[in-house]
Amino acid sequence: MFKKETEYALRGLVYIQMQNQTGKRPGILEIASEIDTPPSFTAKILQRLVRMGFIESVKGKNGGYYFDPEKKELPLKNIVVAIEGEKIFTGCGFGLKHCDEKNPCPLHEAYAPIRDSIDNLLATETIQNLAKKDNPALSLNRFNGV
Amino acid sequence: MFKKETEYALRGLVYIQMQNQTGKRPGILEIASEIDTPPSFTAKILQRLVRMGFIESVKGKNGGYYFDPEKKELPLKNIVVAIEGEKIFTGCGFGLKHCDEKNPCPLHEAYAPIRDSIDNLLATETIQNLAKKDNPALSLNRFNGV
DNA sequence: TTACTAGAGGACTAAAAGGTCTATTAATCA
DNA sequence: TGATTAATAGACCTTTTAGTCCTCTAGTAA
Repeated sequence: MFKKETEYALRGLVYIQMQNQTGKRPGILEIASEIDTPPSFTAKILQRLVRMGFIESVKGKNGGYYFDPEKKELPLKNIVVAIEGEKIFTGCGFGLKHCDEKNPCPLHEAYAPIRDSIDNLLATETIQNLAKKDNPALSLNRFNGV
Repeated sequence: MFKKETEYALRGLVYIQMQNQTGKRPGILEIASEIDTPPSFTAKILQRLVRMGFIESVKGKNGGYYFDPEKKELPLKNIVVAIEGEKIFTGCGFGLKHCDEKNPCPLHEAYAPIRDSIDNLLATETIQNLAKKDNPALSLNRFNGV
């Protein structure tokens, strides 16, 4: 569905928000360990998210990543688009360049509603929203020797 | 959504079936040109499909690719699974290894129905079915200097 | 039975995705 | 101020995906 980079970004952001809610600012090692991703790669991804303005960071002791509480909730779609671009929401399931409403490819009618519901899901769900839910699967990682 | 290999395979197969319906067995150069894909790469992909038993081929003059008319209709899912494996139908939208009904990740409930409808679409639609539809988008390729 | 045509096979190259490592910079605190 | 801590930056490496090219083999037809 998504690239690894996008997956790790989403998982990392949800974890950061979860920690922020309890007044903490997690660092990379903690984040990578909890969401079960390669630390250096995760660091690189979070750095990009900082540069793009999705999250903030502080260096030094007690440093770490956090969301600016002033900002609005962050829809998953924003992250996905920032990392992967729009193709996933506009592209044709068949990979045809000239497929659209006027020149639908054989899969068009069948795939369009699916693509739209993905679009809708990602535009509606936010990092903050996901962070509010209990998520056993997220924290499970640490117990499975993955 | 899919890898290039899968896309090209699907497009190629639909084109082959369309030609078979009019009593023809298209060759690689024709196929690649019509579906707008790199000829050598397309050849390699079709060869694999032949080896896997999805289509037949004959060499020499008037050779080309064709479907065994004895065989049943071919669901898109079979091709996708043969090329990409099952992950797309079973994987978690969030990329978590331990996400399932019992340990749902934050996205699980929302994503599951989408994944299921993709599964259902690909299991239901067949190459033969798609080949029956008019598809301007498929043949359009040749007119756009793509 | 030779000449031609067209698929088969595999070695090779290119680019993108995924991931590591090390040196640097900035914050904190003793 | 200096030691320590943790993010930053970017060069580098590996794997996978995408794609090319050349030789070989098998049919077809004259």
